[in-house]
Amino acid sequence: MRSLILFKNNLRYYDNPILYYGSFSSKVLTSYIHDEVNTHKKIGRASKYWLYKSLKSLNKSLDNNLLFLKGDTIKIAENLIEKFSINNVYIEEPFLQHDIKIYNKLQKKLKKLEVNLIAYNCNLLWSPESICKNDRSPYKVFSPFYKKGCLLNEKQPNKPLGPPKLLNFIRTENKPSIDDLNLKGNHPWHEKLASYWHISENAALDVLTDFIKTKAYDYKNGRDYPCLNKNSRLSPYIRFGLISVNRIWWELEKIKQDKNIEHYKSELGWREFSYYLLYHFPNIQEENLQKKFDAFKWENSKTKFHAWKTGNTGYPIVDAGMRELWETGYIHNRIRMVVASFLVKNLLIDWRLGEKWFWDCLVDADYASNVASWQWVAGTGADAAPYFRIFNPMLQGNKFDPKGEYTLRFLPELKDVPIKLLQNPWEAGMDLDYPEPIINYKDSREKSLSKYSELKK
DNA sequence: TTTTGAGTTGTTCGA
DNA sequence: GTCGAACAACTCAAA
Repeated sequence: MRSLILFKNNLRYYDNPILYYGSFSSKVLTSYIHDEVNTHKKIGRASKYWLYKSLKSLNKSLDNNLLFLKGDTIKIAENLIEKFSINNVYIEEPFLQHDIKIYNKLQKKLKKLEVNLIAYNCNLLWSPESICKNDRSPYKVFSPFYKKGCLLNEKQPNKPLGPPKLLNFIRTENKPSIDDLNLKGNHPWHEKLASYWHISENAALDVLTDFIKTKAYDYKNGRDYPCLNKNSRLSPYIRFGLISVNRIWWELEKIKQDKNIEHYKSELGWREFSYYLLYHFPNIQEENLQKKFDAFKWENSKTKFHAWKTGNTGYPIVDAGMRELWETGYIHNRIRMVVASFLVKNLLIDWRLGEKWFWDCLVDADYASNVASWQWVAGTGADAAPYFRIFNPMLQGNKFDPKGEYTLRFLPELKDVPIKLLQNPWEAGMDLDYPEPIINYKDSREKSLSKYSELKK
């Protein structure tokens, strides 16, 4: 048997079902196809860098036998099948609409060629189609989805698999270089990212080990404070499958359970919920899940949006977050909520614009989590935050960054502002190299509340 | 079919 | 300074 193994979002050697089961074939061809034809959403700039490094890491694990190709997955697969007399194609089971479309097309094609298409779930702890309410319809609220649909599911997440069997690679001539994929770009940003992240499968495991050893038992409370560094920071590794969620899940099952561990697991549950929602309601990629929000008139001010993107709103905790994003490709979880709430509720800018900016800048930009979380903040999604929940940037900054360490790390120009006024520096009466607030918080809050409450009519 | 209780992360106001 | 209520009603999930 000669098998083609197609990597996509799970760029790892260990616990990778398509590689593991594919390795039982007598000959294998391993390939990554960078497909910008069959997608509605090209990968963002920060993710591109992460992808590049991940592919390098995977290629190394595969003794330099990963074939890098660019173009239409269907056509390329067809060519490879013919050229290398392939009998089986191993592919990651698709859960997103555009991946399902590719899968269906490929399946049709392969049937004609009498080639087997074999798919394994590499991405999720629980398959979205397997979870439903008693009346067979999909959940729309997180808690029952997670408690009943996941934790009480008779099927537990798969146990992690070991490494593949000894791989007998099909030799290829004139193997294209990874640089032909054009992922690296020449953006100076990429060099910055390199200084913040170690990107490889080994690094992912180190991050998990360190999390369990030094952070996990302080997670529930510590996760809210950007300076305490109690978050796992595993998200970009999970996004590109440098580590499997199954591996994480079962490593956590091995240790003593408490509220912290349970809380972390529920965060993995939120990722599942996001994929679940996109699976059952594919339109929410672009459209409000709650239709009544289609009537909402976003203001979408270009200048305010620009100020938000560049971290120049005049609200320190918001600007620190946006500058952290631009500097490191990441934002701490709590600060993400603060900046997102500020964009949507205070600046009255469409969540889709925020989603796009995050998509471009986050190294962990995830097809499902990004959209679902933006809809949650905006109040347009499933089980969404109520419309009157508007984060107050001064309050949030003072509460969760009481010493200002996080704020000052990204806004050193505020270092002389008294700590009590750090989150409202305009009251310090100092001549600062820092913008005045672009809006009045109190006014914008009231405006937002009245605008949102109009929707009820 | 009807009923009941609950729903990630907040803020403000007034006692 | 602390605390509870109001913010708004609706939809969801399950009994």
